[in-house]
Amino acid sequence: MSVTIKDVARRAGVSPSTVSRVISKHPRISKETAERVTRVMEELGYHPNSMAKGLVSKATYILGVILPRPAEELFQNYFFHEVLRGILAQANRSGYDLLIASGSSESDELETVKRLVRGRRVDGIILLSSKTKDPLIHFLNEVGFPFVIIGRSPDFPDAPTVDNDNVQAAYDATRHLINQGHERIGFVSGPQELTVSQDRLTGYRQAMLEAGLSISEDWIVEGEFLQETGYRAMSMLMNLPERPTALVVIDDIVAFGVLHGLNELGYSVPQDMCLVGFNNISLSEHTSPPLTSVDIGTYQIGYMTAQTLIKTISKEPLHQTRKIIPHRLIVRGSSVK
Amino acid sequence: MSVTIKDVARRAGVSPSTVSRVISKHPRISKETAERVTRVMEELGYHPNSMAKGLVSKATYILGVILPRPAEELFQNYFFHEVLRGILAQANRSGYDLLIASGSSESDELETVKRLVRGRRVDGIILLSSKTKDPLIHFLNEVGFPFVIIGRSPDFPDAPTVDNDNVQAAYDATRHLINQGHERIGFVSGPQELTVSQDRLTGYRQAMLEAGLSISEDWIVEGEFLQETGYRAMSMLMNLPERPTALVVIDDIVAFGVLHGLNELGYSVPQDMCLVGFNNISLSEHTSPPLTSVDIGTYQIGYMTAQTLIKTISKEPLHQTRKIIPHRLIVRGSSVK
DNA sequence: CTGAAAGCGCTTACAG
DNA sequence: CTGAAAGCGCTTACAG
Repeated sequence: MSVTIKDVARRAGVSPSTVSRVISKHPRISKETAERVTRVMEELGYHPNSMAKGLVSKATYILGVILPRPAEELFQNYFFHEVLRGILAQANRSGYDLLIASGSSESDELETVKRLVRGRRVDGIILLSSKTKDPLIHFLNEVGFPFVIIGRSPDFPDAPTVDNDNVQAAYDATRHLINQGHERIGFVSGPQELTVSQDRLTGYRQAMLEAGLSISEDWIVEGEFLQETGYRAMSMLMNLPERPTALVVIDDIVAFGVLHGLNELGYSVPQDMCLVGFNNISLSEHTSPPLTSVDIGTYQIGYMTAQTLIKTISKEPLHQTRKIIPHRLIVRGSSVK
Repeated sequence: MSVTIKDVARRAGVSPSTVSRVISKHPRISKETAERVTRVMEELGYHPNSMAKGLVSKATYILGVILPRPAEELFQNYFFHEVLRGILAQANRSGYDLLIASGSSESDELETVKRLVRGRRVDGIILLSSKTKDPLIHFLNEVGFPFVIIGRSPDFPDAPTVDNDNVQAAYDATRHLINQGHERIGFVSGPQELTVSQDRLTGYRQAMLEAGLSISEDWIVEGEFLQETGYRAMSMLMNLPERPTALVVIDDIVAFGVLHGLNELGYSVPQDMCLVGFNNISLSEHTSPPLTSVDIGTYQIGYMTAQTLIKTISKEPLHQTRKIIPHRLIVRGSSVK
């Protein structure tokens, strides 16, 4: 069997209590004892049993990450992988492990969260996307369990969140196209219930309005965060009598689909259509032409989210419950003629 | 505080033992008692404390996934995300959660694994990539802890693995190009210590040899699983006096870099160069031209890996310790003129 | 500075 | 079919 604290104690000639104190670096322990115990622990390859430790200290040092529900689909979105990297990096740095979970349906997802929370399987929870009327947020808020949302929650404005200023980001993207002389600009959006879709659409509308440009509702297409969405949108958009000359696209992945769709229809970018995407994923500089994209600091979002959650868990005061990660427009060939 | 088994017991008028038996669906429990206890559990929103349960049953129902070490880089490889989806799906289906961990250096990584194993934090471990002389495998093998490797381990041939027949896969890819009439075929490889690189190179060489075609060592380039690798390789390869007319590329991501590099140098695919990649990631059908790729059943690899690990944990006999997931060449525009 | 004892929330032989 | 008791491997007041 495994080495326990008793084995270490016996071998070091001290009590289990003392070994425990050495592990937790209790101040009132003599240097000699500490050293001897430490040596024995290494000799025996001792590691504290995480469950016994967790049972008494009521902490698991595990952060739970809930993948967005239609996980099978959305997990294809490279945003999540980058965000996960950021979360993992910060979690590890602070001595936390990551547990990832998902649900196959909305109720299944809620069940999973309840199990994680009530079963004390994790110390806190990260929600990777935010939408309106989310029962998970409702539950977490009600039971007062530590959690952080990536995005924002219109229904629970006090919940800790890490987000971009998506209204401004889309405004900037649209403004960039207006500056290039475009007047007919469309918007390819994501699922309507997601706040990120709502906010970017708002920013787009604002920029257009402010520039005195009118929007045809035909220019606004809604879909999933998949290439398919962009691909299909093109056969529709390009058939319009008055089609747009530029598009703001909610996600680089979708923009790849747009690029492919245009290509197949015989149009070229940026001559026939200019494009701006979001997320600036690593592939974006390797398309032809390279894709102009709003870098939203995805890794940093993950990093900051983990940091915020860990602070919440340790009951450190948050300077601000709603953190905003800065964005930056990266101009490449797809948007300048 | 949380609801415990005692609270349920009191409210249901039974002993904690009985509640415990109801939870674990012990056969010798009267129907009435079981129903009453179940009702009370629901009323109280009771969920068993995972740590208390784990402490006594010595099982966590958590699978540990170790991300390849230069995680910051390799985690960009979309292979891992797809594989993770497969692992997650099967794990959830069997009542397991997933813990993901990584290390910043080789020794840090080993420390992490030791902590997970000796601290009983997980019930088994999945290694997402396989290389020669891996200290992790050495450790896991030595302590007899359940683990499964994605790939294969030349040093520990008896270790349970899930892999493709990468020799055959690369053979097929090369053969496809030979069938198109190519005689000068190059190979853009990944890190040399990875078995997947070694195997695919072997398959490529075999196909060439068998077809009586000679290989110039200049045609074999080695790099990381990044677009950069493919991108940079092109400026080199295209400057050769006798340059290849087709390339087998270790990973679609790298092939995207190749595509971009060729584009920028003014060459077009498939006219000037034919390409075959591996992994068939979702983007591959949306490049211009769409990329021919060997579909290696990435999701299925993950799925099967989790299944194998869970069997190992439950001490079910494995029919075969080395599972092979079938591959399939998906021919698209990048390899046929 | 260190030890003995109680307890975290479960499970599981052992009785009955 | 059900309960009392011991124990999983730790931590932490309470003494000394």
